[in-house]
Amino acid sequence: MTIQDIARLAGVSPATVSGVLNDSPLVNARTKARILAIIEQHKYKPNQVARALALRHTGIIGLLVKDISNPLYSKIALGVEEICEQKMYNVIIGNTHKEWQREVSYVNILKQRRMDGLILFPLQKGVDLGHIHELKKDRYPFVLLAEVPGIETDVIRADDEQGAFLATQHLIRLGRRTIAYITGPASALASDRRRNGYQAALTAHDLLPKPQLVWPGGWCVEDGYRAGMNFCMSPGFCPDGILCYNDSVAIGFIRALQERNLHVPDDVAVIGFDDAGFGAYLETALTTVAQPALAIGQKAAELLLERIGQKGANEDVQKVFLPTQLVIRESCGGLAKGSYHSSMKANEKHTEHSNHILEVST
Amino acid sequence: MTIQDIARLAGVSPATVSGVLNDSPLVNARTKARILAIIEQHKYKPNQVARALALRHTGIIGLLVKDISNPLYSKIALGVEEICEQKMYNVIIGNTHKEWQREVSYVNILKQRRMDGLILFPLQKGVDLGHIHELKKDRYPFVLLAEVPGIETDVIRADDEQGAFLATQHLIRLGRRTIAYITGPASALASDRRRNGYQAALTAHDLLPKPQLVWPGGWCVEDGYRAGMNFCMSPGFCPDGILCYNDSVAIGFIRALQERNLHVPDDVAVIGFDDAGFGAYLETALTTVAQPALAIGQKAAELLLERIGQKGANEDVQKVFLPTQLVIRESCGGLAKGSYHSSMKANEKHTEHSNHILEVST
DNA sequence: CTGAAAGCGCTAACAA
DNA sequence: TTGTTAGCGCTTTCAG
Repeated sequence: MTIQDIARLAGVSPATVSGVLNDSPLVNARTKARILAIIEQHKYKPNQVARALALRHTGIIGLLVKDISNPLYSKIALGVEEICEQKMYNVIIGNTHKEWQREVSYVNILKQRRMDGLILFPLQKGVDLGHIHELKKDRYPFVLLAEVPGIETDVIRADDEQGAFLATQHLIRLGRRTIAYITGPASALASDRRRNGYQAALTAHDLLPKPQLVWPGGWCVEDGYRAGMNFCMSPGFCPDGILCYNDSVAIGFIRALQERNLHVPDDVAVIGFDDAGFGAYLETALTTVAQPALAIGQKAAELLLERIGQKGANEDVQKVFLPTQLVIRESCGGLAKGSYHSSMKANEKHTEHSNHILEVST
Repeated sequence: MTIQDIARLAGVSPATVSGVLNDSPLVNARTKARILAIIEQHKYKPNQVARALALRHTGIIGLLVKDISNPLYSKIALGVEEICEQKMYNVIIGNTHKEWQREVSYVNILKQRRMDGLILFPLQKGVDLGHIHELKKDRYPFVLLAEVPGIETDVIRADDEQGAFLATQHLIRLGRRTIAYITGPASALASDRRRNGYQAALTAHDLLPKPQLVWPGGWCVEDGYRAGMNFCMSPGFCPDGILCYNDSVAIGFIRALQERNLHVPDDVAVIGFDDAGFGAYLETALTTVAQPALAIGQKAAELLLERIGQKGANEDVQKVFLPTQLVIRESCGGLAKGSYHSSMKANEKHTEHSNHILEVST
């Protein structure tokens, strides 16, 4: 069933049918109604592939993340989808698995498929950025979810410095004085920014940032556990507050502390970053800095759609750093422990959608 | 840059270029090499939209789930993507948010976009299944991730009964005698199957299934918490083992038990279902039944691609119920507590990719 | 082995 | 207001 068939059935030309499909004001109301009836009756649905070819745009955007099973990214994806749905766009998601090769090949595939634009979380350090440069050169609409060195483009991300500042300040206000920062992986620019925020907060409160208090961590629970075991072992350090690169590291770190008979938060307060996961449901619920994941996705999609609209005309690069939010739970003290109900309430208030991660099967 | 341009540049016809693009054996090796060089030099990439129109297939499949930020679904998506990548297919993911309206509209959109096939996790109870019927009638290739009443089609899912049987048996072998089942939401067919498995295990071990021991739960942590509070309150029940519909419910339930000063696993053993989340990292790591999420995605994609290949010819419906696996951690006893390292090891062994959920930001 | 021609299903000038 | 015509960029018989 094609537009031709409908035209024949209605005794008009395909162009007229096309007119009603795209509700052009030119077509007579009566014929329009008649054609609509026939379309309805035959359940005719236009072929979007043909349409895309004629129109030279597909109405699909590509979203490239490292791993959609990471709750942070899936929430971003939700935000992207939400905006795109309103604007009648569809989203195609690709997982790069942190592999450069996949990232490049995905970008190429999506270009060949004539996606109208791309949102991507790129590899940042120590890789060839040719594909990003090329997007820029071709004026292909795209927005990044993380900066890439040496390329000026649209970027939407959380304000890591502000978040780490908030977290560190929280620890200081709680009376902690020896505060450590457990870093992320070396490749993460975000970890550097969080360290900066951490140090800025220390300085702002007349505490001296000591390099020994910055300890290498990583991105997963195991990394945090390892860091926790090593850190505690080194003699001479007795931190009473720990800011971790992210929640996973914090959880691993806490576990290590427990194994060493250190109590959280009494002996040492621990704070995470992201709040994309399940920190709220640990026995000692994790205090953390919530990334506005949904908003990042929405904003990125909005900006991209805008860029698509202006067809590479506009030159002004937009960099948006969305504010994070402190989510106070139990791992730093300052909240009655065991008050599960109020803790859950507090959590709900701060982190919209934060429970989605817990909706497992049905 | 189109195929025409390349043809002109090479002094051949578009048909010949098309030949080398699809490496037809008909075209001469020398001309092929020459054309290839020109293609390379100009970085020409064929327009897949045009190709799709001519070929009448897009090389894209649609995946519809309730919520991609649910780790179970994102792992399934990973499996789907993995297979599709091998076969040069792309995947477009849609979130239905458990809303019938969205499910229907997504199905229509994806059909109009001429997706070559669909994988969907449909709403199962109390909704109009017209769109599924229509897919079936149109011989549109699709596979479901959950049965839908009254329609015989391909289904790939976990073997819920077997899983619940395994779990219940585990509790029994650990010496538990009063075992309760906390159900999922009323709309979940899977919950009924898990109850069946639970009852079968009881019967198989000469324990009498008592209706009072089947207690309404739900799908999220809050539901489990609520169930835990209510259940404990009812006089006359002293279960020493609890099988929960899923991990989230189990976590909420455990929390409730703790608030009522019941110890897990000493007083009561608790076991979850899915293992898609973070149960491994709780203070009392959660024993659970792992769904083979990745395998479900892979199998579904393989079957779908096969169906696409046979163009609606084959009639035999395939129903595949993949076996689940018991993941023994701490919440039922039977594993030394505090042995974090070995617990993590054990977990790795059982649940491939299970840590992905913990990779938050970089 | 290569090229000419028709067509995939839709849109967009331009005529009528 | 509607129809005619000419593409969009690729594939595919069918001649040569």
